[in-house]
Amino acid sequence: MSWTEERVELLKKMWGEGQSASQIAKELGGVTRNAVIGKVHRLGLSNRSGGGGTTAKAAPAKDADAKPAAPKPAKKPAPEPTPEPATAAEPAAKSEPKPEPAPRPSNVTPLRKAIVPAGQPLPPQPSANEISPEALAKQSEVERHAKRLTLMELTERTCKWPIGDPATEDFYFCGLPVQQGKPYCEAHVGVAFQPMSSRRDRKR
DNA sequence: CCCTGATTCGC
DNA sequence: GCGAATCAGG
Repeated sequence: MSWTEERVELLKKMWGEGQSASQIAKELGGVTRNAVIGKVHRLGLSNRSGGGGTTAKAAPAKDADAKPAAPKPAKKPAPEPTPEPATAAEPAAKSEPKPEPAPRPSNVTPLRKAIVPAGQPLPPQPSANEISPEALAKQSEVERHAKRLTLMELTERTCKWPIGDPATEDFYFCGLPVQQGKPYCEAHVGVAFQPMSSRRDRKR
């Protein structure tokens, strides 16, 4: 793969949005995150203003050879004053052709404290409804030693199964290692992906 | 362990 | 210019 204008543009866009190099690499395809980072540097668009990013220590200092300092004027118009969209989550999918069809169980909205009017209509806890007794058992058992991750701590290999009441402090995500490809751990995959047949009217 | 970006350097 | 290997940190 080569850096066509289109790809470079997508790279710029995503990098600007604060996407990580690995995410960008995955989106682009055909390149590794190293390639992305390398390109980013070559393009001169390194430091993103704020950042969620981690690590940004520029201090090689390992090789004793002193480089006569780079005479880099580096004119950075210093764009984006504060482009951060307050909204916590959201990969900012504007016109994404592929908006991640990850079949969520239901609620995935841990915004603030109470998004639910403290009334009754609590979002149906996916774990609740009638499901295979075995799966349920396994689920509750697993949930006891869940890693209890927050929204921000989720990655592609942490189970994204919501546990608890989103309107409460007692809300978190499973966080256990996901099953290859799936968004949930084994136990939760079991209750998340069920044949419509067995799911169809089961009690109720 | 997972992840992040930064740098180096042979190609 | 490119990016794997490596480094450094969370």
